[in-house]
Amino acid sequence: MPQPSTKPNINTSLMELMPEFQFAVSVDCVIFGFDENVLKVLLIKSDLEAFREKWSLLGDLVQPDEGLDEASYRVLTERTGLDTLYLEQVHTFGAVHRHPAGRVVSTAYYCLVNIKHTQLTQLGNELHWHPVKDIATMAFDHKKILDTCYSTLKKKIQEEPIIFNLLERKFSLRELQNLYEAILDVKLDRRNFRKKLFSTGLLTDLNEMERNVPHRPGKLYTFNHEAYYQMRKKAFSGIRF
Amino acid sequence: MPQPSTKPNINTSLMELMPEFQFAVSVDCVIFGFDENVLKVLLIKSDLEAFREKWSLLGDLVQPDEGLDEASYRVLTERTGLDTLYLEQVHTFGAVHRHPAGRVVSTAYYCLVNIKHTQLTQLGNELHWHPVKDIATMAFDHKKILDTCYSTLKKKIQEEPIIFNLLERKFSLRELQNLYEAILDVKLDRRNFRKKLFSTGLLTDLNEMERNVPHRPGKLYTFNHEAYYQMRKKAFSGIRF
DNA sequence: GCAAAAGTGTTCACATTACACCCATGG
DNA sequence: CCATGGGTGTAATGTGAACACTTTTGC
Repeated sequence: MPQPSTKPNINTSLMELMPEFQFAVSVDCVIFGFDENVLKVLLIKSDLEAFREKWSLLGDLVQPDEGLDEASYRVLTERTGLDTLYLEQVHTFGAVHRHPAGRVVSTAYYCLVNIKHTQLTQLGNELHWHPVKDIATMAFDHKKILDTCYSTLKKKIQEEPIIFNLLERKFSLRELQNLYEAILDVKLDRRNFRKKLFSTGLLTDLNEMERNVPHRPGKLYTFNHEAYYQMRKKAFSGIRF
Repeated sequence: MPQPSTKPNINTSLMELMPEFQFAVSVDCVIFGFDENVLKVLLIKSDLEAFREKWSLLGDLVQPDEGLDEASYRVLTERTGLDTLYLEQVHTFGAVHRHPAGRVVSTAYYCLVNIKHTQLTQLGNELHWHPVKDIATMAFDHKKILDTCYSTLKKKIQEEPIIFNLLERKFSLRELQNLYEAILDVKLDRRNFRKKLFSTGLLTDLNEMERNVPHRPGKLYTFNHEAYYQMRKKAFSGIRF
C-alpha cells in the first residue's frame, strides 16, 4: 500500500507525522496486465525495513479531501500514465497489526489495463510487471490482498465482459481465448469458446486480418460497447428455480 | 453507522474527542431477518440533528485495538444478543462528505440472523425490525449501503447456501421457498423448487411434520452442514466455455 | 511441403422450464 | 365439506461438453 507519490511516505514517517494518530486510511491497487500470454501485476519493492526485498502493491494514503475511489484512481493514473481505467473496489483489510508503523486500514482495488499503453512513471523501487503465478510472498498482507483480488477477477470475468480492458482495441479470438485461459488457469475448447463468444453478440467483426503472424492470420474483432449497453438496459427478472 | 455502545458516540462528539482528527473508521451492519414472510432489517433512529427522524443502520467506530471484522461482530452481538452469526464484509464507503461530523470511512457488513432468536438489547432510539421494501430514505448514505448489501445478498443466496441462517433449524420447504421468494422478489414454481433443493443433497429429512398449521402439514427439514462441508472439499476445476 | 494456428457442426448429457391433479389436515 | 397448502412426474427446450478435419499463411 504504502508508496510515496509526492506526499509523505506512510512507511517511514507515519508516527512522526501523526503523533495523535488513530487510524490511517490507505488504498492498495492490484493492477493487472496481460503480456506474452501471461497475467501480470504491477509491483514495487517495499522500502520498509521490516519488508526489505519484498514485493509490494502500489498504494498510498488517502488524502483528507479525496474519496477512496478517487485515491485509487490517483495512484493508478500517477503510476501508469493512463487516464481511463477499469477500476473496482474489492475488500478492506483492517487487521490491527497489518502495518508495522501503526493502525492502517487499507481498501483494495483491482484494475485492468493494457500493458502496452502504460507509460510507467515514478520508476523507483524496481517498479515492474510481475507474473501473477510467480509470486510467493509479499510485504504486509499484500499476498492476501492480491489473492483476494485475483479470485474476484476470476469470478468477475465470467459474469461481465470486463476482460477486454486487458487487450488492444482490435484483437483476435485466439488472443481473447489465451487471456481467458491465463486468468482462469484452464484450457478451453476452441470451438465452444468461439460459439459462446459470438453468441453474446458483443463482438464486432472488423473484417480485418492479423498481420505478420507466422501462421494463418485470424480475423480481428472489437468489443461492442453499444451492444453491451443495450443488453444491460433490458434488465432480466432474475434466476428461477 | 454511528450508534453508541458504551463508547463515545461519533455522531455528537467526534470533533471534540479528536482535535487532531484525520480519519475515523467505522463499521455499519445491515442485519437481515425474516419474519411474517417479509425480509426485514434492523434499524434505529438517527440521533444526529442533521438526520432527525431518519432511519440509520447499526454501526460504531472501530476501536484502536480491534479489527474491522471484530468490530462488526461486536456491534452485532451487542445488539442482537446472538453469538453465532453469518457475517460478511461487502464494501467500504469513503466519500469525503458522507458524514457531517467529519471524515468517516465506513465498512459495510451484512449479517443473517433468525429474528426469533434475537434478544434485542440497548433498545433506545426505536431499535426495531423494518421491512426492507418499505425503506425510502435513510440517514447518511445508509440507503446506498443497504441497497449494496441487499444486492450482494440476492446474488450470494444463489451461489451459496447461506439462506438457512435466516430460518429456524427445522423448517418446511414452503418456509424456505417463501424466504427465497421474499429475498429475490420473484415467484418460483413449487415442483421445480423442490426438485432443485433436494438435488443439492443439502437437506436432511427429519421425518417430522409441521404442527398447528391450518392445512395439511408439511415435512420438516434441516440444513445438512456435514454434506455441505464434504461438497466444498471436492473443489471443482472451474467453468468451461 | 511443412508447421502452426484458423475456421467450422454435430451429438450427447444434463439442467431448466412449464404445467395439473390428488391428498391430508384444520376448521 | 371446504379451504388451504402438501406432495408428485413428464415432456419440451436450452445449455454445456466433447470431439476431427480442412484451410490458410509464413517460412
